[in-house]
Amino acid sequence: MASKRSYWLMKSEPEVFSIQALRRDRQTHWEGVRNYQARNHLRSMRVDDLVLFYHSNAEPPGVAGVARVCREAYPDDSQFDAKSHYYDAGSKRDDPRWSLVDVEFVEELAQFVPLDVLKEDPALEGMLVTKRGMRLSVQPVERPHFARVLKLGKATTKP
DNA sequence: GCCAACGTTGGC
DNA sequence: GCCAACGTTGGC
Repeated sequence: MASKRSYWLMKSEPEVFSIQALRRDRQTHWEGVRNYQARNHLRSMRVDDLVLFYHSNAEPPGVAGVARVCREAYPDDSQFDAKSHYYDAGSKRDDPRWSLVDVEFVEELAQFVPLDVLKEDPALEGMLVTKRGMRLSVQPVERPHFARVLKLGKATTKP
């Protein structure tokens, strides 16, 4: 049976956590997602799904690398930590509102792919991240789009 | 630093 | 349940 791998894009501000930081740490808890749509995407992720690691609020913004889901969704502890920036007083221990996944480093793209390039590429027409006003921090990516971005980035990863 | 887009909150 | 006010995201 063929694997049913899915593809995603996750945004991170490189000043906060970059692809280089992920390489250094090898893997990370992707905490702090506080948007229901993004959370639902996190909960749909399966081990071995591939992720485009996108640098937002960067100069320029764009896809910097590839990561892989290595642990499926579980409760994000920071929602219960009153001292955390991500604290949510409305979330119950026995029914956690927010989830996270763990992702591991796969590669940094040989060629960073800026948002401008994504927008201008006809092969990427319809890709969510290229749409104006698209703020969702966790997005599904279609396999052909994913493969195209890997190619633009001269990646060694296979989709 | 600006501001468009869009999600959330809360008064009614 | 509507919607104005407000806060955040994130490109520019």
